[in-house]
Amino acid sequence: MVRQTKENAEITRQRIIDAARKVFLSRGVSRTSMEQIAAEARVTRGAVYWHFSNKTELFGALREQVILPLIDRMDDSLLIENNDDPIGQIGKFLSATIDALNDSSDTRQTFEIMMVKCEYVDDLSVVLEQTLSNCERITKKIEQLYERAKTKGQLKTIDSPAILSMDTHLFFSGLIHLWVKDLDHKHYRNQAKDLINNHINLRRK
Amino acid sequence: MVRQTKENAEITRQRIIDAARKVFLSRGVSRTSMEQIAAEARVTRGAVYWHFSNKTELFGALREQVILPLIDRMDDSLLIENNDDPIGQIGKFLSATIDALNDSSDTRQTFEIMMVKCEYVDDLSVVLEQTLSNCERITKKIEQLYERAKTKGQLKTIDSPAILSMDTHLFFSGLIHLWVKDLDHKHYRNQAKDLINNHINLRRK
DNA sequence: TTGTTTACATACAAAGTTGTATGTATATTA
DNA sequence: TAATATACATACAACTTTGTATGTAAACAA
Repeated sequence: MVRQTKENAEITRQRIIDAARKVFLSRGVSRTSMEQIAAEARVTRGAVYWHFSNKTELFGALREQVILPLIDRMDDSLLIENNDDPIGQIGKFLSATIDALNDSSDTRQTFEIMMVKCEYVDDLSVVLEQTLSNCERITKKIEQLYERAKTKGQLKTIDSPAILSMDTHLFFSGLIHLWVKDLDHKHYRNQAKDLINNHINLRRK
Repeated sequence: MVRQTKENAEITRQRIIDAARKVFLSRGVSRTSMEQIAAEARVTRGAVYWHFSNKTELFGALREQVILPLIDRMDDSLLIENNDDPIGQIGKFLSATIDALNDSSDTRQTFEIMMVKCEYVDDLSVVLEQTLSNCERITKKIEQLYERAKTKGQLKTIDSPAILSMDTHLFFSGLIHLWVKDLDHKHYRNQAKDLINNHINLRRK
């Protein structure tokens, strides 16, 4: 059989993405060849090149499958107009992201690839910029929530919402990094929620 | 001239390391060939292979030149038995690391390579483990400092020193990451000290 | 039912990369 | 001062990887 149904073609495409994720994770993005991905997906390089024009495009598809839903989820949990407890809302947003990592191994693996199995140079450097600008968006939304908390007199500290949101972003960034790298669940994966609560409660009056 | 003096040989070795740092930074570790490094250092691959058996060893030398002094410096600043102000000592340690990044472009570039231009697979995965275990050491020392601060009644919160030190480590880890990636100095590089002070003061009674 | 497009597989050419083997002139040593 | 080890440069063989070009049988459209 040479030509597949549209449905089967889509399945093949997804098999290639899954194979790429697996091989990227074990061998790193740069050291992975299209041949290795094809072999893992039990197709030939012909199939891979038909669906994706090169490795960068394949990496992009792999990433978007995980990142786009996650961004939507983040936006949702940050946009809720829960005027009662803006600080708690920040905490819920952080927890929701950890939940997303806990719930989906694809998400975990993709994060691990993006953080320690990938070099952000040439065509991939734009991916890093996207990630950073997305972080900026989140930081600004968190700043608004801290602003609301301040006007409601819920903050313990006198720090500006800008500084507080940067601090929370630093905490969050560090947490995601350490969480992903904590493969044996010894240090951060099992304490993530406690650490989030601690971080939040330090700011609550 | 074919054979150089010992002194000149050492200069050549350093030139190769410097060249590798430059090329790693612009093209990523995996995509960099020995030939490219040699060209940048204005020697041939023969010289590179004479000084380093392969790219991993070269990367290791490049890393150690920056990391080992930094670890020493960290240990020094954390080991001072300054019983008066353990919390301030933590802050000073964090600031000292930022200073090290500000003071040395080699350090900055090496950090950038290790964080976004490098894939931790195969022989390099041990480097990531070393980094993580070093982080663990630092976290434990910070925990001891928080312990001392607690017994001296200097802490504002009721959180355990263990949680506090993990939180500080998360903050620190996030700060280093964002600092290094903040190439245009727009967000974190110029506010690092403020963020550190804020982090510390949140904990001080 | 026939033509056309699709979804791949196969084949090929070109270039890059690695490690090593060998050459060689000069430091260094004894 | 002769022998040897050093600090490279040059040359070579083997392998990998890439993109594309071509082949092909089946799905789909008309």
